[in-house]
Order: sequence, then structure tokens, then C-alpha cells
Amino acid sequence: MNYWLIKSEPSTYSWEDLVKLGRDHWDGVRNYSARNNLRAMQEGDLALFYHSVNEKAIIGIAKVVREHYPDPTTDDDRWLVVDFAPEGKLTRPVTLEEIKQHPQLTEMVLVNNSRLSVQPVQKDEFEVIVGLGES
DNA sequence: GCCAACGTTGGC
DNA sequence: GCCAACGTTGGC
Repeated sequence: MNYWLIKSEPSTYSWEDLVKLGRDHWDGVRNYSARNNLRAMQEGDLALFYHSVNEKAIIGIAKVVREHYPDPTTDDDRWLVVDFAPEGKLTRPVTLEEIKQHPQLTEMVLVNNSRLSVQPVQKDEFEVIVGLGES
């Protein structure tokens, strides 16, 4: 069981879009590090869903419901997708600012490499964030 | 809207 | 194989 963080601009693809669809593939990843993280995901893994740019906050949790397969939006076989389903919305969003200020979250990839769109999250980090979001 | 940081591309 | 140039992302 591993934990992840997936990032999207809400104007392009938001948490609400995923909820509306029930499940969906996560396409458009064109970065090798992010791709490698997608490939490492296993069914049942949980991912924090982060809204970048305008909101800059984690808004919900998504679950991996299908492991990686070739990206249907391109013929280029280097790229792949993973299917997610919404697992639950946080009671309140956990903001980037809050994460930066939290002493247990200073090592998060989100803080240190904000551009990586699919990133691993430590179990304790995941639990701290869920704890904040449910408080 | 700006720009720093990062990743990728392509010429050599 | 190196590295300059370029494009993109995302925080501010």
C-alpha cells in the first residue's frame, strides 16, 4: 500500500470532474518522473488530489482502481495512464501554505519540487494531511 | 502577468 | 555526451 499526490489545474480537470465521472483515467502526463510514479501505483493505493494554481490546496482523496496501461490519448508508447475513482472529499481543503508551515510536512515533494505532477507521499505525511482535512 | 525552476530537445 | 536554448509549470 503506497500513497501518492496527483496534481491538476482545476480549470483543466478538477476533483468535481472526477466525482462526476465516477472513475477516469489520468492522462496527459509527459514527464518521466511522473510517469515512473504512475507506473509504480498499485490497485488500492490512495492519492491526495491537489488543485494547483488558483486554489493550491488538497481537496480530496482518490483511489487507484486500475493499474497502468498505455495512454489512449497518444500513439507514443512511452506514456501511460492509471484509472482513479474518488475515495472521499476532505471536510475542508488543506492549503499549500498550511503544508509549508507544518513541521511534519517539510520533506514533502510538494514543498520541495512543486512542479512534479505525480509524486510519492510518505504514510505519515498522508495521515497528517488527512488529519488536518478532517479536523 | 511575471519569472524562477525545472525538464526536454537538439546542435555540436 | 555535453550543454545552450527553449518551453512549460506553478507560486507569487
